[in-house]
Order: sequence, then C-alpha cells, then structure tokens
Amino acid sequence: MATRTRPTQRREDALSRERIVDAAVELLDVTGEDGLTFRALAAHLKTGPGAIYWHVTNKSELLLAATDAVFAREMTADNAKDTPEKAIRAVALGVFDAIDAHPWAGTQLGLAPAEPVMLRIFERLGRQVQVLGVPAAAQFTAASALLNYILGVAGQNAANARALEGTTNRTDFLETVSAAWASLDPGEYPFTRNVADQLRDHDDRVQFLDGIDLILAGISGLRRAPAGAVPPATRGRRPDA
Amino acid sequence: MATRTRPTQRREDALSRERIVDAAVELLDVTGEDGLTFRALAAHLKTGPGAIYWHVTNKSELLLAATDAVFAREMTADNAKDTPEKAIRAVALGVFDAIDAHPWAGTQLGLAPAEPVMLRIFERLGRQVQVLGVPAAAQFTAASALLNYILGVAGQNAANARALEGTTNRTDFLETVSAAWASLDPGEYPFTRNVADQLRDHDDRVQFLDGIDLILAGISGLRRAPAGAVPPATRGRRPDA
DNA sequence: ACCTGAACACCGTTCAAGT
DNA sequence: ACCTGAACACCGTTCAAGT
Repeated sequence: MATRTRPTQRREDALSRERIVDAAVELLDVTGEDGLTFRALAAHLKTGPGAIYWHVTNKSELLLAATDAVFAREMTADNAKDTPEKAIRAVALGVFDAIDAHPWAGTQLGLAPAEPVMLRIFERLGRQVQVLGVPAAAQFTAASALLNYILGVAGQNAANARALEGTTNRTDFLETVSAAWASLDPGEYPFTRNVADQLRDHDDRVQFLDGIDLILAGISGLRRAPAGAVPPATRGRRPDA
Repeated sequence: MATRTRPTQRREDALSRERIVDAAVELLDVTGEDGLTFRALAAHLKTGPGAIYWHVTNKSELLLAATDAVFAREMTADNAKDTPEKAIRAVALGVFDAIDAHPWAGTQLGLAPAEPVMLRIFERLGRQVQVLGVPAAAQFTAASALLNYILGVAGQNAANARALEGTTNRTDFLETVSAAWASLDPGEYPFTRNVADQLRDHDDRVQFLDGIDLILAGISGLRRAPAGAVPPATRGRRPDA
C-alpha cells in the first residue's frame, strides 16, 4: 500500500490525490451532489481547476474515490467473534450508517458496477453465508440477495435524504407521506392505504434490520445440516428394513 | 384519465407533453442517459429548446415522466388468477425486463423517492403479501424487503448495462469479471475468489428469481396459519391428555 | 514534475419577441 | 396559447505556458 516514510519535503499546501479526495468528500457532505464542481473544489484547494486533473482522471473517478474513502473509513468493524447472523447485521448496519452520514455515497453505491467498495461488502457477506452452512452452489445467490437488498435500501435512503434536504424535518416528512398514502384511491391502492399509518412511527433502521432478518430466515432454509446431524428430509422417516 | 374526443384540430406536428415524453424515451433508449438533452430533443421534435419548457417543468420532471411511461407500458400483466408467489415473481420479472430493455429507467427507479412508479410496484407486492397470510404488522416489512431487493437489482443491472454499452458482449464481460475475481488476493477475498467461476455461466434472470424465492421463503416464516389449519408449532406434537 | 488559468465545447434554463 | 431561438450562467475538460 502507501509507504509510510516520505522522503520528499511536503509543503503543507501541496496538492495530492489524498487531499483532493478528502476535500471532495467535505464538499459533497456540505453542499450535496450538485455542489461538487471542479471549480468549487479548486477554489477550496486554492488552485485552478486544471491542477486537479494532474492527480485525478476525471469527475467520475473522483466520485468513486470519494465513495471508496467514505466506506473504507466507516466500515472498519472487526466482527470475527460474532455469530454469522450478528456479523451480517453489523456489515449491513455499517453500510446503512455510512449512507445516513453521507447520502451522496448511497447514490454512488447504487450506481457503480462491481467496484472495490461493493466487492468488499460482498466478500464480508459471503464469508458469513459460508459460515452459516449454506451449500457452495447457493452461496452466491444468498450473498447477492443480501447485497442487492442493502443496495436497494441505500439508494432509497439517499433519495429520501435528498428529498428532505433542509426543507422539513423527518417527522413532518413521514407525516406528509403517510397522509398522502391514506388519501390514495381505495380501488387502486388498498394495500398502501392500509399501511399508511404504520409509516408515521416508522424507524428506517429497525425496518432495514427486519428486512435483513427476513432474508436470513430464507437463507437458513438453504442451510445444509452441520456434519453428523440428521438432514431434515430424512428426519422422522422410518427405515424400512 | 385523458379524454378520447379532442375538439381542437391537431396538426400532426403539434407539440404535446405526450409527444415530448415519447421522444425522450426514444432518445434515452438510443443514446443512453447522457444523450437526453433539451437541444437534441428539440432537434428531434423540430423546435427550439424553449418550446419544451412550455409542456414540461424541467429535466428531472421529464426523466420521471419517461420512467413512468416505460414502466406503465411494460407492467400491464394481470395476475389475479395466480398464486401469490407466482404473482410476486411476475411483478418482479416485469420490473426486471423493463430495466433490461431500458437501463436508464433502472437508474431512475433506484434514485427517485416514493414516486408513482414505485408506489405501483409496492402496492402490487403488498397485496400479494397480504394474500400470503402475513400478519398485518409484518406486511409492510415484507413488501419493503421485496421492493428494496428489486430496486437493488434494478440499479445494479442498469450499472452493468452502462458498463457494457457497446464495448464487449455479455459473455466476454462475465469472463473478464470472473478472471478478475479469480486473481484477487486470497487473504483478503477468499469468498469472492471461491465463487469466481460460478460467474461464468451465470444467468442474471435466474439469479434474480432465486433471490426473490429466498425472500419469499423468509416471508413464509411470518405467515399466520390460514383459518382452521393446524399451526406448525403444534403439528406432530402429541396431545398429553 | 507539477501547477496555472484562459479557452473550448458543451449544458439547463430563461425570456423577449413573435404568431 | 403556444412557439422561437438568442442569451445567460453555468459545467467538465484541455492545453499552452509557466515554475
């Protein structure tokens, strides 16, 4: 990785990929996705826009690097000692909280193809799926299901955060949506109308974890029995000899 | 909705919101997300860019309308006669196929907050969840889990489609990613390395449905027994009197 | 090797002016 | 009421010129 000793003398204000990415994260956090501009970033770093291009290929690479930085920073929990279920919940919550703190990163995560960030999440999930005793052929499916669910929530939370953005507070927002749902056409939206009032005292984080648990319950159905145990299909069947 | 009789004489080339949205969908399909430009759209419609603003508020509204149009068109299946599981799979596949045909719509779907398109999908899923016998308090969670999973896959597929975009064909693409995964650091990515070769002959559509089934399996654990049936916990237990 | 900042080729959006 | 298209205020990106 990066060397620890830096032989060159570094002026404090010297540009570097690292400083650029850090400044980009800051700008994104403060001003939102539209606030990241090469001009604004250059001003922040006290240079011209062209200088940034020496260290970074283009804007989408910069966005990817910023997303990477945020998740690397936020997801350092070591859960080697947890049960696999707990570890999976911890990984999921790590992603959830990172997006809560940096909504723009949620948008990016949902859009990027198999980039390093996502691969890291996939790996952590997959390892625990393996520990859970899911047979090899089904591990990919199980890990993907968890990842895709997490990515879906990520995008949704990012979108909601953008919809909120300074205008109203969370409670008022939920209240508004709940009221809107309650006044939908009963013929076309019976179900949504029905659950409208559940929206009012609704905790995103709890609901997110409930979804994870639902998928975990499904995954446990794939589980092969630990060595020596009686497989469920033969349990209770009478031997006929 | 729209009236069928139009008293005003309509010249064939007259502008209208409908024609604009249709042209936008066409442009998006052909040139991708970056291809939708007010200038290009205006040229396509043989007007100036300003004319479009008379019928449409701004670009994001136009994108939303285009997304709406695509999903409304693609998701008209009536599955009232199916089992709830089948109906849920049909809804999910409808979304999947719509995104396959219009990747840009997948990106939009993942980003938009609770807009009409998503609400329609949520409603369809929720109604079937209800039929499945999930208790009222858990219906929201179950429907949300399904929706978020679908949205996650939507975003991912859209991202992949964008990554492909003309360059290579699907098989080569999967081959490349598979090779990349296989050469990852075994210390850091043991799981991902392990499943690398499963990627080679991997069917997105099948995997998508497998994920749906996984969540459905989890949901069936929430199910309250239909009236009159023996609850699973007591089945096979011997009465002790 | 690294930085500067003017310049290029675009955008979305507005608006006076037309019909 | 609807359309036109020039003009405004931005973008990302490039590149000759500097150190």
